[in-house]
Amino acid sequence: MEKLYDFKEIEKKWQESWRASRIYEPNLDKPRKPFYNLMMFPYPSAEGLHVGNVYAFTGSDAYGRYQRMRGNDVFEPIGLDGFGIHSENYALKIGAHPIEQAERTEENFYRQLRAIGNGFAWDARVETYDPEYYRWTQWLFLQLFKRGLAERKKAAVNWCPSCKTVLADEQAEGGECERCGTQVVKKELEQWFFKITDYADRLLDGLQGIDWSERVKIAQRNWIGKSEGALLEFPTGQFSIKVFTTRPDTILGATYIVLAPEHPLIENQELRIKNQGEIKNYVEAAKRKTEQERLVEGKVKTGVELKGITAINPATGTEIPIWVADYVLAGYGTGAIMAVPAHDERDRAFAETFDLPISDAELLPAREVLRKTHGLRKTHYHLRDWLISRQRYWGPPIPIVYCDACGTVPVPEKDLPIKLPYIKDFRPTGTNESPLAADASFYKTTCPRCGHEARRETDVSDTFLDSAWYFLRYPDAHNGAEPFSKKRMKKWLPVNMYIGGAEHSVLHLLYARFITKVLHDAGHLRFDEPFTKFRAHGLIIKDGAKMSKSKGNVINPDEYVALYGADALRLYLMFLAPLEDGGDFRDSGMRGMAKFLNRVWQMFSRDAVSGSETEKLVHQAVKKVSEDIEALKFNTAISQLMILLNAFEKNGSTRESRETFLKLLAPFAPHITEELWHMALRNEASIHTSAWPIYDARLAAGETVEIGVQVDGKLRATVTLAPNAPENDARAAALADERVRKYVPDPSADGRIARVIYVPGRIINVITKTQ
RNA sequence: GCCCUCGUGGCGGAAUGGCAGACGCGCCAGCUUUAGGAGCUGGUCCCGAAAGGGGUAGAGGUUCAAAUCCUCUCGAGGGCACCA
Repeated sequence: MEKLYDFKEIEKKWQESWRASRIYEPNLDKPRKPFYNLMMFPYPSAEGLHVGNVYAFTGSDAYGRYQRMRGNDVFEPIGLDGFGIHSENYALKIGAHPIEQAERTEENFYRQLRAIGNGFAWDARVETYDPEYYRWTQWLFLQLFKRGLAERKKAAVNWCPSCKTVLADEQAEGGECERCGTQVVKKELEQWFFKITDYADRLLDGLQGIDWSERVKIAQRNWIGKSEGALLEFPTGQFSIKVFTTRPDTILGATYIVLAPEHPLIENQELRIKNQGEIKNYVEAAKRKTEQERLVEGKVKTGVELKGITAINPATGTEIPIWVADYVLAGYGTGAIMAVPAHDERDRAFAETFDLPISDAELLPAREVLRKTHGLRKTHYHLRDWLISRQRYWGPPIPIVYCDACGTVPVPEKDLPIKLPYIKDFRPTGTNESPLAADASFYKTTCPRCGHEARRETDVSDTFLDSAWYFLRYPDAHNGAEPFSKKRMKKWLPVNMYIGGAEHSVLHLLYARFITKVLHDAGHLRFDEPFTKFRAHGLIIKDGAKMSKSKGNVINPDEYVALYGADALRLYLMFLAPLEDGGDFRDSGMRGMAKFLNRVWQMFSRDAVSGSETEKLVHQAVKKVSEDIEALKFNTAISQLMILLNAFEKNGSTRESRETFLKLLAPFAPHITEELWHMALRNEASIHTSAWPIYDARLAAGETVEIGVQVDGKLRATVTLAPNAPENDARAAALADERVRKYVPDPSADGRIARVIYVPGRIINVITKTQ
């Protein structure tokens, strides 16, 4: 055997061998024990992967490799989410056309993904920009349309002035564009929406039955934002104003009404509002403000009273004034509130600013209020409908045709895909229209219904629609077969383990759950939660800061693969911390891992011994590594392997223990373990399809264990005992120790020892009476 | 403002009621004809010569026993946010 571990040669050799022997391609039709191990596919918004991607993929792969060795048919597909604004923005930045850009990056991303040695099922890969993929994204739109879940409506929507497109609520994080961080502005536009709000309750309830990171569940619950309350009517002369409140019981303290600036009643000419000019000025000023400006102004309340009209508090019969103020939002509830300054901080601040009465009235039971005022119980959600139109080029055209005679007509399914044409000037226009609106050969068409001249929808759909169903595509992706085949869906879905970034808590993960539920209701799927188990991996940071191109601290994995090998990089990343924690990348640690792997290599050039000094340790390692991988605590699994290697170097190792060691290391370092498995241990089949070792609990526990001896809670000595030694033996051993004797000189003396607490295998604590 | 995490050596972290600091990085000393960012051995929480004592952001509490559970304070990170 070679003296030095030549990772370059070995890693290349095995990557090619695995591909040729197809050991990572499960039989999709007849799996014995299917296990769908999914990771979020990368979105190319740069030339290639950064080390954070490699971190997530390696973690997922180590878990998948473990499951495979446990006898599961592991399906670990990969693809690229290269359709959409993220890739298009990158193309714009470097002055390339998205189509050429996609071709070039595809090659590089796949090269890098191969280089890290993951057990990917390459045959099943998908790219979201492939017409054979997005024909089904368009098909999905049609299914929602058919079920009344896709509708075109006018609404105040988020517009990113830099990306020149509208955005969904989820993508305008804190008033900033999710892609570029620019302040979004509100625009009143007619757009396509998916009615995700129809599913609010089911999206909430479904969280109870799935095994997800708790913080992701909480983020989804907060985002859906269910509030239960009541709809109450406050009559004015001619009309009545509906308000939503979660505190109907405070109605006696409602001393005025506030309308949002966008409230339709304000523009109603039949109301005799005396100060119309003043109101108009206020409303227009409020509408001009961005979300950010409204936020920054924060607690300073502004508003104007509607002079000449009043409302009646239906519980007290009192006449109360009506105000318009921008602290009330048009998009929530009814866009109108009953203000209760005695119970609500914001109402109090407003009342104090404008000297309005603050009535500290009694509470009435909600039931009584509803009866008395004829109010209705009502539930409101923070969740808004999913705005899916994008005024961009690089995405699936929305499959709709507008006909003067027939109106809005869906494209027949047989005509899909509506291919995205190559157009030279793909740049966003900023005119509320996609660049496709300038391409007559694209938008001019005939009506599928009446055959007359018609016009295509020129907006494309949100990139998050592409990724909302890709995991459903993988099992049927081979050779462009139709998706959602009953047979394969039943075998492989829902996904057994999904690992991905926490930043998708309310984006991708919410959309994917929604789309799954819709497909379930349409009879295409038997399940309605897509991911049985989800874990969010942590972030890899550099020098305490998130990696970003602007900071110039993005780590390209290529140089580390070249310098130390994929196995060393994998081990280093997995050793940093538990997968869910992430870690700070430092290259000094990489050398340590290369050293560790070299020591593993060297061990096999020494002769195996026949004794088994390390038997207990081997069994302990099997137990610990198995449990730690299940819990995604790869760092402690690897440390256990280091402990074992240290012991092997000190005491020698048997052939059997070396075999076990390699198997335990295989999920983390697939190449070197495969090489040694074949070359040193002379095995024929792959280590990655070998059986995961089992441990003997009795041997792992060992014949003796060292436990601490405390006197009055202070550690004074240690004694070696059988793990299950009876208390009398433990007590005798402890009291025989001379260091213990120092504190308990004559244990037989009457009453010197008040109590002994003994926890077998853990501790013995001698409590003296003087305590 | 509300909700959720989390504070342990020089660093990443381990221990989640039972011997604090596993494992690794870094550092220190030594070995090896070693001028390389190589390899090997030993050491490495603080005070102390030792015996011993102290120590997990801070203060209190529960317990035979607390990094771990409870209360408050301080600090960091994340989610939501004029959401009625």
